[in-house]
Amino acid sequence: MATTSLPRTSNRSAVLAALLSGTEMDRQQLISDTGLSRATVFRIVDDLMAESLVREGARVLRDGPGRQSTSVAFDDRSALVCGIDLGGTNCRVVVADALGRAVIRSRDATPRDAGADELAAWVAGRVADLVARYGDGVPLTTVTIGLPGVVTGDGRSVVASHNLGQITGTRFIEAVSARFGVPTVVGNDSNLALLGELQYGSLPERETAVLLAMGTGLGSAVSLDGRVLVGRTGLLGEFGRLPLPGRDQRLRDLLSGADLVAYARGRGADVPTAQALFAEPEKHADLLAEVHGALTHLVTVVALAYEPGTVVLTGGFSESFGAARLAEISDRVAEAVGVRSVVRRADLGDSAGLLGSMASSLGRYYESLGVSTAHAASVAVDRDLVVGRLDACPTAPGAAGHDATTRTTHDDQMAEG
Amino acid sequence: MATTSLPRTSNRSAVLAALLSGTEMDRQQLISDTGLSRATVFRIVDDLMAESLVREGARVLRDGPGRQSTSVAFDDRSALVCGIDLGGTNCRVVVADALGRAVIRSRDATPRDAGADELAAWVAGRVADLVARYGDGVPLTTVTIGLPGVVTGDGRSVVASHNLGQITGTRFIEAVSARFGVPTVVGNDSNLALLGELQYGSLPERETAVLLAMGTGLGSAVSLDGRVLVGRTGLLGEFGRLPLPGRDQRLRDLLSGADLVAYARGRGADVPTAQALFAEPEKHADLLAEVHGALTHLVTVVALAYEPGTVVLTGGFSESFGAARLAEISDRVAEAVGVRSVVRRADLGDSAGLLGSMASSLGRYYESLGVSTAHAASVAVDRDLVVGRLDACPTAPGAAGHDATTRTTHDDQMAEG
DNA sequence: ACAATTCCTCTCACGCTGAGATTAATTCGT
DNA sequence: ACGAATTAATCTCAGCGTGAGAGGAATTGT
Repeated sequence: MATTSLPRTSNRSAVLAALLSGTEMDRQQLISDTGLSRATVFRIVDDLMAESLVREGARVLRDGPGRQSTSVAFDDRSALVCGIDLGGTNCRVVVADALGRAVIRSRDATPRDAGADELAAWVAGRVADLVARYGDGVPLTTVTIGLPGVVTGDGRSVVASHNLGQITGTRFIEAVSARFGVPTVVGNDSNLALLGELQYGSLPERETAVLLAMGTGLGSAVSLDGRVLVGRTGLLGEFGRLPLPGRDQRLRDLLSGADLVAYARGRGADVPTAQALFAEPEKHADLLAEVHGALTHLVTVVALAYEPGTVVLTGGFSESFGAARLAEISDRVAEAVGVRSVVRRADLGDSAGLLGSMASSLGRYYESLGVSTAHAASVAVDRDLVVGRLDACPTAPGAAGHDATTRTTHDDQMAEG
Repeated sequence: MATTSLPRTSNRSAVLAALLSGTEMDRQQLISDTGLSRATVFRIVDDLMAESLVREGARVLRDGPGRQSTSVAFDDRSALVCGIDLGGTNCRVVVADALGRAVIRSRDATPRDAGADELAAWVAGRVADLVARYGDGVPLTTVTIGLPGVVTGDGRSVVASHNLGQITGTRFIEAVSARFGVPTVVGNDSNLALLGELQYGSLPERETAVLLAMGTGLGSAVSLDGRVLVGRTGLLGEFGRLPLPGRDQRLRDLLSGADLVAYARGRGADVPTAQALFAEPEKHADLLAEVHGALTHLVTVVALAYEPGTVVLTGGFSESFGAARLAEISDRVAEAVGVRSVVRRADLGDSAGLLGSMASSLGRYYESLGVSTAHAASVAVDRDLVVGRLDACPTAPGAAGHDATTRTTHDDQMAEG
């Protein structure tokens, strides 16, 4: 019901969105950015300062005569948000300030043998510890967890997980939400990786894009017009399950690390890892042709299904495809079905999922402040700054209580998707 | 810019949306429906009456004591809208009042030999004639044309058409828009058919749905959350182009009327039409198994791509699949990939495209009145009434000037998609 | 005819916005 | 050092739209 206060909240949202870029601004600049009147902007900024969401910035010197304006800035100490990438091998955590600038991050071996409750307690405890030690008293407001499994559209249940069985069902999600005590959302890791690429990678935010997560499994994520699609049961985009007509195989039998090794053995090529196949291209020419054909077919399917501007590949298995090979696939798809999509590797590498989880948390925090989705979409984030801060921010020492001995970076990459 | 007048337009939109159901209403009912105050509702209704968008209705008798309320109703004579289904064989037109109730419809043989300009002039002239003769002086406001071809996302160009070559490019669209002189939009006929099914069929409006248009060609349309997807170049969902891995065929070679006949001949089955294959299932068992396999694969692809609640089939070719067969396909897909979608024939038959075009025109007319999309989605339309009126409304005599001799209903069905 | 009931019209206060006037701070010129 | 010029911040006020209530108008029952 459109009450009188509707413009107020909308204007507040516009001012907040302008400030969320993180840059210290003039009130004058807010006036011209939002198109609102002086009086309105001053009132809203006063309100925001009273809520201590906005603080006075250092004075910006202007060379002409006249009174100097006192600049204002969004208070990055108003809240902390948390993004988690819970993989089958490693669990990565980032805690960031209200502007998405990483404060602390960690990387621990996932306690894969733990049950649902135990795992939930471990994750929540780890984050609580990080916040307590490095959060400087700023409260944690929102948490997002990327999971290697099929998450239903309502985010209440995990349908299947190929390498972390204890998270299936509702128990883990309920337990971890209860432990955190702040709004906690779980999502599919591929979907969150795509969100990360959209927010902090070089993907145009409004362009249709598809992410193919090629690790031990094969997952994918789709964004249309800036929104990441989520099906009812979360199976949307699970093209790994697609049977190939005329043969007794699914797409993932050829395009996921785990299954390809098994298939290669069946064909007489006894290799330890999928990468080993690509290391000797002449020796395994037939097999590799099949793999390339399967990837071409997968790209063809997503090209027709979504007509994406870009298809990005992540995950350890995707490293086996060079840029030239991907360009060739793009050409073949364009020739076959008329849809031209750029096919390339993702920008953010294995940090995409972590950054996507953080972006999701950040988005929900902004929403809780009253930023409308329309305004949120127009927030100009400094991508390089955020990504750089993630790389540069301190890494917390390993978790106590659980042995985090075997940390193989390589395995973790393969566990994506 | 959120100005002060924002609530005004929003409230006006809410009142209009409540009235657009077409039922005569009390002002009191408007108050409770919209949640607005008495004064506001009265003012808005006064405004709408001054614009003659709303008229006084017949008095509704209430049995108790007290003053009788004068009911109001949206004025169905405020405007006419037009929906056109321009097929390769037939061209159907419906002119409807502002509530979507058909006033007049026509069905003529499409002048397939006409050039772009000539065809545009013919279509526009036909509609102008209908409006002049049966429109009772009510002005035509919006036109939507469904075309059997790939229409780009901006609606400015036709990329390809398998049975109406002269509409390709921008010339036809520009010519027809200029001739009409009112806002004219063109769209892919499959997309508009899905819109028709969503608005006036039994598809839940917010549920994800896929329409497979199986006629001479093979097209499809997808709606997510009530919105029909349109790709940049309009190739989104053109799964007919999907190559089948391991064989030198595309999906449409097996699933479109025209191509299946050619394929059957190549396999030694010399049949005149695709239907003839299905008439003798034992004789063509192998071929039919291939066709069923292809359809199963197509449903599998769309099931994974969009996770639809329902997959509806339209077009002459779809008649060859019985309900039992479709249920079996649904089962096989659910078993293979875990996505359960209802697979069935469409409700509206070959009128879906026409109704979808009309719905599109109607929607744009409502938008021009200031009904926000949020409110438009909640308009309760009486589906049976609208569909019934289309069937019952008078049909104009055939077009003069062009020979409309051969009107084979069957051919037209095959031309869908 | 009169009360009771219900619908409609009128008036007014509230909240928010935007425009202008006023005050405060700062630079430049003399 | 002091005032003119310039720019930022504050103050005041009218306009707009809404919602709430008071009063008038129409209709039914006794």
